[in-house]
Amino acid sequence: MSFLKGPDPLKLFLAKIEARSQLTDEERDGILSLPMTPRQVQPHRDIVRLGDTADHACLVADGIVARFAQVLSGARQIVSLHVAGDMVDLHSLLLPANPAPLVALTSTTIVQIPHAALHDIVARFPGVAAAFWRECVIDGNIVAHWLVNVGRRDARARLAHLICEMAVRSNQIEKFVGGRFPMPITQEQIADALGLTAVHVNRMMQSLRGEGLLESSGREITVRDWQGLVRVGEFDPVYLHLPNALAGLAQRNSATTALNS
Amino acid sequence: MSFLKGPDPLKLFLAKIEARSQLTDEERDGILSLPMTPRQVQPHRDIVRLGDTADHACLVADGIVARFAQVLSGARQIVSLHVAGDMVDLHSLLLPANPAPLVALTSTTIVQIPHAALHDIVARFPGVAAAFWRECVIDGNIVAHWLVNVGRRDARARLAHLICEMAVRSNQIEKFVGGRFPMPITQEQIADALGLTAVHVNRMMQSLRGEGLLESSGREITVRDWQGLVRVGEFDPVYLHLPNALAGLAQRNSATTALNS
DNA sequence: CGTAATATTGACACTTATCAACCCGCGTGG
DNA sequence: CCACGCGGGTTGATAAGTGTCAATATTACG
Repeated sequence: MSFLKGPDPLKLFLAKIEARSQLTDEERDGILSLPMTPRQVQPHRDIVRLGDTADHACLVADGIVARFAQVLSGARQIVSLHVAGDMVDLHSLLLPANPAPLVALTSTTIVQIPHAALHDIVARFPGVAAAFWRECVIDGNIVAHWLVNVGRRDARARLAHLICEMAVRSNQIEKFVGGRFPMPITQEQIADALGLTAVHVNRMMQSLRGEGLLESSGREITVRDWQGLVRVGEFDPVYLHLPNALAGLAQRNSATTALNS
Repeated sequence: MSFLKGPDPLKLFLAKIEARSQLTDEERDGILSLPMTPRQVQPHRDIVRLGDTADHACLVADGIVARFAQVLSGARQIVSLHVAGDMVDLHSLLLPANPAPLVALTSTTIVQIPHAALHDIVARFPGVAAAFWRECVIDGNIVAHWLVNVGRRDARARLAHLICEMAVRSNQIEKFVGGRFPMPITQEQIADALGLTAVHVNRMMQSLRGEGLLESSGREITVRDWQGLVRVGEFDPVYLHLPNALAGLAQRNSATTALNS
C-alpha cells in the first residue's frame, strides 16, 4: 500500500483494537492482512449515502469523517467523528443498509475492506468476532456520552468535552505531540456535532482561549491547560477505552491529579 | 416461570430478535431455553450500578428501565429506555464493567440470564451471535437518533418523537391497543430523556394535547392523531427495525400515507 | 384520610439562536 | 501581480426558547 501516505491504517486499527481486546498472533496477522482498496474523498463529499447497501466497510486512513443526520429544517446533527484508524462502518457488517450518511469533513483517504473478508476473519477467529463486536459496543457508548454532553451540559462544557475527546483520540494515533493536535474542521461542523450554532461555538471558543485553556489556529489546537479543559468539560476518558492515551495525556501537563471521576 | 405475570419475557425477546434477524429452529429453541432467575425491583431503585461487573444480563419482564448518566451539577441524562422484552444489558457480554447505571423507573421485574449461558449459546450458534451483535448495533443506532432528537429538534418535536418511539415499541410487545399504550413514567423522567426540564415537558405535553394529537392520563397515553404526532416529531420508525409494529400503527388511524421519509 | 409525589401555573432570568455585517486569508484568473 | 471571490472566522444587536423558582392543585397510595 505504498501509495498511502502516513502509517498503515490497518496498523492504527489494530492498535486501537488491542487497546480494548486481547488477540492471538494469528488473529493479529489476520487483521493486518485484510485486503483493502484505497479511495480519495474531497471535503464535503459523501462517502456513503443514506440507505446505500454496502459490500465493504470503510477504514479511515487520513482525514476526518463524520456520520450525521439531517432534520427537516435542514439542520444537521453529527453523530460521530472519525479519525485515522477508525473503521467507520463496522456495523455495516450487521446492517448493510446504511442508517446514516457518512461525509468527509476534510480531504480524506479511506480504505475499503470487503465485507466478505471481514465475515471470513470473524468466522475463523472467535477472538476477532468478539473484538469487533466490542468495538461496536464502545462506539455506541461514545454516542451515548455525546448524548449526555448535548443533553445536559452548557455550550462551553460541550465544546471542552469534545476537544478533550478528540485530543485523546488523536493521541492514540500519535497525532498529539507537543500539546498540539490537528482539528481541521470548521466551527460550523463543530456546532453540528454539539447541537449548537456556529456563532455560539465561535464565542465559546473565544471563552476557552480567553481563560488560557487552549489556543486554536484554525486547523490545529494547542492545549495550554489540560486539567482545566478536563474540569470545564467534565471529561472522564474511561468511556473511550484507550488507557495508553489517557496516561500519555495525564503526564503531559504539570498536574498529577488523576482524571477519573 | 409461573411466578412471572404477563408473557414469558424470553418470548418477547425472541420476537424482537426475529423481527431483525433470521434464526434456525435450534437457535430459536436455544434462546427460549435460556436459564433465568427473576428479580423484583422497586421504582427508583438501581438495577446495576456504575462500574459493577456483572456475570449476567438483565432482560426486562415488566416495567420500564432506564440507562442514564449524571453530570456534576446533578442533572441526569437518560440515554435509553427499555420495556418488556428488552435485554438491557446485552453489551455487558463484551464490556463486563458497566459503563452507565440502570434504574427501574416503575415497579419492575427483570430476569437475570447468566453470561455463561449467553456465551455458550453464542459459541454454539453463529446465527445467534450475529443476531445479538446486530441487537447491539441497533441499540447504538437508537441512541444516535436520540442524539439527533436532543441536538437538533425543539422541545415539542423531541417529546412527540419520544412518544412515537415508545408507541411503536409498545406495539411490538402487544401493549398498544385501542390507540392507547402505557407510559407510566413521570414528566421529570421524560425531561431527563429529552434534555429538558420537567416544567417545560409539562408545557409541551399540554401543547400536544391542545392540538388534539394525544391525551395523557398519567400512566397512559392515548394517541388521537398518529399522523400528526409523526409530523410534529419528524418520526420515521425504520431505525427501530420493527417492521410489524410500523404496519400495525400506520393502519390504526385513518390516514394511509406512508410514514417513510 | 393524610401525606408525599407528581402535575400545573405564573413571573422572570438567562442561554442560545438569529440575522446581518464585516474581516481575513487564500486560491484563482485576468 | 493584483483584483476578485469565497469560505470561514468574528462581532453586535435583538429575539426566541428554555430554565429557574416558587406557589398551588392534583393524584397516588398507605
